[in-house]
Amino acid sequence: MHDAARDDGSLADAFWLVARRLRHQSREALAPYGVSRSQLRALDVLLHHGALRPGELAEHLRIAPRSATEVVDALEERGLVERRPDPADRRARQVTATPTGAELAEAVRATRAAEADRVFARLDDADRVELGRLLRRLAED
Amino acid sequence: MHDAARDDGSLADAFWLVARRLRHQSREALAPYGVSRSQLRALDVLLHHGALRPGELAEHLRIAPRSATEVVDALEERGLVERRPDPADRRARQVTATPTGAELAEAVRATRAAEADRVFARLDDADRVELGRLLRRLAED
DNA sequence: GAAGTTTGTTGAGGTTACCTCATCATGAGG
DNA sequence: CCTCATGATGAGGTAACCTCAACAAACTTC
Repeated sequence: MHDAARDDGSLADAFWLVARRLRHQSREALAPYGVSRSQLRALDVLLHHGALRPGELAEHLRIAPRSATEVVDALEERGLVERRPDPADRRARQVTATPTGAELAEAVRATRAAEADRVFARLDDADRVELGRLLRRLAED
Repeated sequence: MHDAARDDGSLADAFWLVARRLRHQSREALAPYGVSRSQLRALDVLLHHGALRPGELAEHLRIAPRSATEVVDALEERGLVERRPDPADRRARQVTATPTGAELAEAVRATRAAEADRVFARLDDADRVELGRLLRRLAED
């Protein structure tokens, strides 16, 4: 038997080392496009779901509504999304990706595929599948 | 064959979901002790290596020297580490954990072991070992 | 149909964990 | 000794979050 506490400790440590690496890599990859990781995530959600209210976007992203406002602000400033009044509720607004936004997301997707996420590329196909399985189990509700 | 780009995308997504969960969990676990995750990490390094200069600590933590100063500031304020002049170099200082710091780290370790890192506890032993292997490979230099 | 409650968004301001660049002392080499 | 490198830190910045409060519009209930 091995020491479970030390195992957990080093699991977490290893995890955060990978996180740091991933953060740096993806910041670099995204820099030329002028969007951050969280902005791209939001843009992807919007492209996938069509128009969403800020609050709904927040749910999808699992962040506070106020934080979604912020991300939308940033994307709107870059012309990647638009805010419109929600016809069904005058308190609410609808956020949609602009054509520019869609193009940018597509371009980023292409680059990323080409680079094949340098960090994860260290693993072979089988290990990537395995990692995906484990991570998804950890991420489950 | 499946689509490598989508795989990488969802790998990263799953990874960040887990990261968020881990961050929340460990923030909660650490809150009663009044230290943050990064402070604890620094404290652990100091306990493991004995006296270190801020710059050396930074290397171990893989952060900028300036950021190590910050972590040390926080730990010193809480009485968990001490700064002393380095006898060999009057520009440098040595940082060591205080007895209080050692006690706190020990207490946290105990709590963490008891909780068995709730996030990783979803996996059985074999899967944890596997995850450790994959993460360490991703974290390698 | 007025009053009270809830909901949707956003302003204000805070936190954590980083960063770079400038400053100032000290140390080391020619 | 004079220059250059190095160690720590001040100043100030960033990303991605957060909470709390304000305000409008919508729903509920009488």
